[in-house]
Amino acid sequence: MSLRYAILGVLSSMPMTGYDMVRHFDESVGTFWPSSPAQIYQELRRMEADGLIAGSVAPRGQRAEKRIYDLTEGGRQTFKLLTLQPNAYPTERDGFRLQFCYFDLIPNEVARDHLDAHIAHSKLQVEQLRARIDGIRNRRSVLIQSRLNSRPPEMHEAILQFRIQALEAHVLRAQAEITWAKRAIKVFAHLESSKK
Amino acid sequence: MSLRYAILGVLSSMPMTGYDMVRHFDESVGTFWPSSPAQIYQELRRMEADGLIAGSVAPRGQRAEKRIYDLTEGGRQTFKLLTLQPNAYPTERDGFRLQFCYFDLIPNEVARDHLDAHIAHSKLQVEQLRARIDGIRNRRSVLIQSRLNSRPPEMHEAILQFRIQALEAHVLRAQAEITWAKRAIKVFAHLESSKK
DNA sequence: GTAGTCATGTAAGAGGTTACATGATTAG
DNA sequence: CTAATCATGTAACCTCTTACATGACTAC
Repeated sequence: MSLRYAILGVLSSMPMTGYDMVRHFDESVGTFWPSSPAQIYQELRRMEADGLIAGSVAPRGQRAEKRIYDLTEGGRQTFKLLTLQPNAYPTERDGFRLQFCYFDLIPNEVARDHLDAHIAHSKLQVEQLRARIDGIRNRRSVLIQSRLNSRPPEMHEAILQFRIQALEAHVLRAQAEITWAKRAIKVFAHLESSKK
Repeated sequence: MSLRYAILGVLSSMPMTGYDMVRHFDESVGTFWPSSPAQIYQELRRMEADGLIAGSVAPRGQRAEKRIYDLTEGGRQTFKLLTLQPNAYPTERDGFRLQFCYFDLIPNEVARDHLDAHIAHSKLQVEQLRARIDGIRNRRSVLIQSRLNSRPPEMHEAILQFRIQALEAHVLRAQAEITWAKRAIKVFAHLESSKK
């Protein structure tokens, strides 16, 4: 149900076509709710059928057309309601940690490689997140600009801060992963040496 | 594909029926890969069809029967191979953070409530994780005992440590969440006061 | 004319959730 | 005999992933 929420979020910044949505998705809500063109187009159709959004057909060149979607009043209300509603935490899966439980079955060097890869993965995440935080601070992205333009200037800093803090949360998480992985490596180096 | 891995992991400790699997699931691999009876029974059937596990029919009382599943040689190999393989990080979704991005649309008190709930949620997680770590240290759980019994004593500490460190990872994550949420509350209290 | 972009989809399948269904066995 | 436990499923539905399909428009 939350792809729907993500799409409502994007359209609450500005109206756009499905194609635009696809293009802007990754660099906006996609950080927290990744999706694909196939799913986005489908969901847009369903949301229109449900009256949350309305598409107006606009000409494109001579013969072709495009559908520009915008929130309906009901869509806007639904979006606000969903934001007021407390979050329902879904069950989370962690394939890496599941695998980690059985690292006693594999050679120590391989286990070490896996942990190194985990650290590399987390460092990459931090980098990417920092780049996006920078993008928000400097108001690159048409979506953010459009959102700010529709709200009074005294709210701008708060709006930006919500985005930034959301990304900072993931930075903190990634850093916790790095801290943990390094500690795990030490723990097992110690076990290994005391065994011999 | 990783429910399959989780089931291989459980059966690598000891053979058991689907019913036993369901009972032990939550308190073992379920922490990292939650599942349901419906899914577990289905997957067991599929895995047997694929030759990863073999079920032997055992009598139960007078008329009834039960299937006791055990790893086949192929299943054991597959399990080890999957453990050797580097982890493929799937795309992650974070509904709470997605919602958080739009907290500028709701009253400050509601946003504050949401963050408080997030802290409460994380604190509960830490408690539950600590209880499970304690359970492993004290070797409650037939599964752990059985696993240890099948391996040489000098490996016992390492086996336990892999489980404990996996859980510790989630403890660190939950603590990072608490730290973040408290910081976010402060940031927005400050924004609120500077606005007036 | 042709390559890249704009624009919109369909179809198959994997995995997960929820709810319901069934019957034997054991302990009191 | 009755309730709890043991034991095993089926069915509908939703979401997500992957791969493929189609055609118009624009800049060169």
